[in-house]
Amino acid sequence: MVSDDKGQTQSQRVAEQIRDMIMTGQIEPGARLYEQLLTSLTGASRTPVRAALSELANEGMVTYTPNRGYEVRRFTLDDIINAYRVRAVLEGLACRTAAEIGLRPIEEEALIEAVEAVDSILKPGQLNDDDRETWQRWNILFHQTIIVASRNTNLPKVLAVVTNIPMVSNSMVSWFDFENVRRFHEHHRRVLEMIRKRNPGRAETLMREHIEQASDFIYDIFNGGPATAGQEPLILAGSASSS
Amino acid sequence: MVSDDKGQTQSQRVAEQIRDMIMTGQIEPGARLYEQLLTSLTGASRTPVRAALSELANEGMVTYTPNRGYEVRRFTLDDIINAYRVRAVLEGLACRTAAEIGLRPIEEEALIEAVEAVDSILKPGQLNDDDRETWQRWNILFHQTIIVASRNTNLPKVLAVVTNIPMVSNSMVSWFDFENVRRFHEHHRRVLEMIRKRNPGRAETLMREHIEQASDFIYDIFNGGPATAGQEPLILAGSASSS
DNA sequence: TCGGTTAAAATTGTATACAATTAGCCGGCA
DNA sequence: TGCCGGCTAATTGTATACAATTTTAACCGA
Repeated sequence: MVSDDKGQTQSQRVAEQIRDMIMTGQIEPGARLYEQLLTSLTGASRTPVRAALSELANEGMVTYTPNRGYEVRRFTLDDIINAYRVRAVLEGLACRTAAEIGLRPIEEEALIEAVEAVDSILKPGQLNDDDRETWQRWNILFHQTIIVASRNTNLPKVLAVVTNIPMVSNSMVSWFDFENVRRFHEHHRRVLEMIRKRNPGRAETLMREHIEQASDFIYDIFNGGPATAGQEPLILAGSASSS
Repeated sequence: MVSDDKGQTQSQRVAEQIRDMIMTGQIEPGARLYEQLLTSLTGASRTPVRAALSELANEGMVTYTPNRGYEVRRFTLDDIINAYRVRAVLEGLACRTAAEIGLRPIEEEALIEAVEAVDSILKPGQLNDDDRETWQRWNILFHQTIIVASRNTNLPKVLAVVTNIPMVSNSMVSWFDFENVRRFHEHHRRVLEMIRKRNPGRAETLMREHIEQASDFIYDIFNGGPATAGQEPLILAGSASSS
């Protein structure tokens, strides 16, 4: 069993494989995850498959019933909106705390760079697909950096639970048109400003509002609201490299 | 392998055993959890032991390093305070949501009963040990009911992560003196009032403050602050029947 | 005595065989 | 026709053997 991957264990590799298959829709929501099937799909034996499933169950992507096994969790729109709500208060907390204790130099530089990089992407006045992907990476980095800056070791683990849901993960959605990217980018700018000015209250409020607006956007899309005008908006990006 | 327990699987039974051993201090923080040792302690074989450890790792009670195994997580005061911060915003969210959508009759009745029951405990003007235990149960029920009332299915799972920490779980601490119980009880009363009046903002603020005050209390205790006056305050209750 | 190399022991990771549980089907019977 | 019982197949739960990795300790040389 030669693992060409990094030096980590096979169970984790299998977990990522299954996570990807679920996130990209190769395995349908509600489908049962027969261990033997996954065995042949992943090449590993049942033991690491079970370990992986256990991990995914704790992350909330699959549900487990004793003596019945695992199946892909079926997400309703409510689940997604509720996950955003949780995300909003948690990342709001991260912002508040970061503003309270202050940024380390490295973190401050990273956040400034993230904002400036998106500045230059937006300058032309429109977005191509490469830009969107680039923006997505900076977006993830921005949020991630603030979470780290809060130095609350519980936050990453807790956020993983509500982030491993389709549409909720930053790395899963790349459907914003130019106007929305610009709007969200302004949020980022102001959030960063408030953190640097050591204003915990407003930093928290702004981040909460930022994420709530993303939630609203998703909601409108699913209800055929105004935001759907134009192209097909929902694209699931590949490879869920966790949070 | 006859399991005199309920109809659930052995892995879960082992998980509870290990959880208890950790919570009650039979296994010290930082200690490595050799699988073979747990095998002899629990009577099960390595497979269910590993499954249980995986679950505990995802709950955050133990840490996992590839090819090195599991060890009991060592909690610092910072970890505990940070967990309370997370709890505060999450239960604040639960209150806000409950106030927005309104309580179901059963939930409203349960909350009212929880408040009135504590009223009668406090009436004599002092607490004995039985009272403390009774209060603890009503306290758990109060918080739990609000979480359920928010109808956010992510919340229970997310809260489990920050609740399976010594000192953070409501079911783990029973160290409040009369004055503190009365103070926290007043919080409960006002929280319930705001939820019933459908005032989301204040319901959220009050619950957040409520939990932050509990956090402050813990902090003072560990720093030999004013709250330590009197008897030994920290008592870990047995049997962690999860949240 | 110190440092590094190497072998052995201990420990975790994986595969597989076997046990227990569940679910579905078929036939018998009223 | 409808229902009940038991049997068979499929699937999950557990135990154990083996492989890979890490840790420990011993040994040798400088």
